[in-house]
Amino acid sequence: MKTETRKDEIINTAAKLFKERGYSAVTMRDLASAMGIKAASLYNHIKSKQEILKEIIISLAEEFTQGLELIQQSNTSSIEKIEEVVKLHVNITSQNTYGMASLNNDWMHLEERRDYYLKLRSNYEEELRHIIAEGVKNDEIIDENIEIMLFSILSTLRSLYLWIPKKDYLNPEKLSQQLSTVLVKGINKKIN
Amino acid sequence: MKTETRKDEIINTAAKLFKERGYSAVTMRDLASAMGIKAASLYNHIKSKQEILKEIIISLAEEFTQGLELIQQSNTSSIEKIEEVVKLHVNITSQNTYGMASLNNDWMHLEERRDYYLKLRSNYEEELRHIIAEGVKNDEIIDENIEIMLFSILSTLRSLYLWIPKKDYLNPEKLSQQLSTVLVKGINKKIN
DNA sequence: AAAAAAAACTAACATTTGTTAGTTTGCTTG
DNA sequence: CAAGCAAACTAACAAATGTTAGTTTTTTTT
Repeated sequence: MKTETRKDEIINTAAKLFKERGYSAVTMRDLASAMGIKAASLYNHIKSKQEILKEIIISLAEEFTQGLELIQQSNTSSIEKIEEVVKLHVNITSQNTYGMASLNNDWMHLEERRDYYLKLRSNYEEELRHIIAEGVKNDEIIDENIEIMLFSILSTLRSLYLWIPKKDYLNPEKLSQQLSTVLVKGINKKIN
Repeated sequence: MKTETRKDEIINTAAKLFKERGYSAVTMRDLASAMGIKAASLYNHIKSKQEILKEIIISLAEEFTQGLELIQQSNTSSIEKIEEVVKLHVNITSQNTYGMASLNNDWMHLEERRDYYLKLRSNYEEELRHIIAEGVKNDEIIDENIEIMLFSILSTLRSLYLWIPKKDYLNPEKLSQQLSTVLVKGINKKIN
């Protein structure tokens, strides 16, 4: 665990501001002021405003990709894989709620890396779609519209960054478990 | 159904651009150019950039508030109320996908009306929370963490603006119905 | 203590931004 | 045809923006 560089501090502070106001609304002077320095001083550590955004988003996107690959390799049922995906999102989001806001809302302001990000994202969706489709085939998952199931799960997981900060009394374990229950079993009380 | 004024055209075009890039990244010159006119000409129709955002967001927020009020007055079960809420979101979002992006992502750039918006939103959440809590009390809804159920449903509904444009082959009726199924019953195949 | 490296500073730049003032154009209506 | 109005235009503004150049201060290493 090596100590945080000045560049990391800048990136973390930026992520916080980007979450509150969005990338475009945060100026380099805002960021500098939040760091207690002048705008020009930021450039001793970073190349451009653009680079900050890239660092925030791409590292997170790659973390998700890598996490999902591991889950895919495991030899488990579809439902269990989905539960692992829930854990993956809860864990990454818990550790970086600020960055997740940029990932969700500011990716369009990536320049050179925009296409790379979009590719990672569509691959991710495709893999998750495949997990669900397998579950349907194996009779683990209901034979409803796959796109809707995918959409519902992903929307919930992608919004975690908004809710986790509000209720940090729930630890990631418990949150993952309860979230899986709701996503997988729904909310209705089955009357047998 | 009276015909769209020039101001409405500007607001609709703005909403489209705001969805793509976010409020702060869209300049009055961008907007003018999308309308085929010069930036200064916009000011014959609108008071400020700010006013455009306000019109987009507040009208939608009030539509949701009003819609939920009607649902609350109806004398139906909690699950049925939730199904009606799903319909409400699907219908409003289908009619204004662009505006929904601003509602979700650009509300923080509202100035005078920011607090009013936040109040509408928290009231909305509170009413929905109450519907769920009633359902739990009546044994319609499982006795799980209410915040998590609320969060899961709302996240999905609030993300609809991202998905509806991608699959407009589903009409609002069908989409609402299938979405309700997934949200209420979950995705797992119950083995009785 | 000297040297090297890291991190801050001041000053300035070229653009871009939202907006205003004043004017012109083209349609509609009396 | 004249008057009135809606909607466009040109020109300009002050402020804000990302970034660079060059310099000074502070911290770390030798």
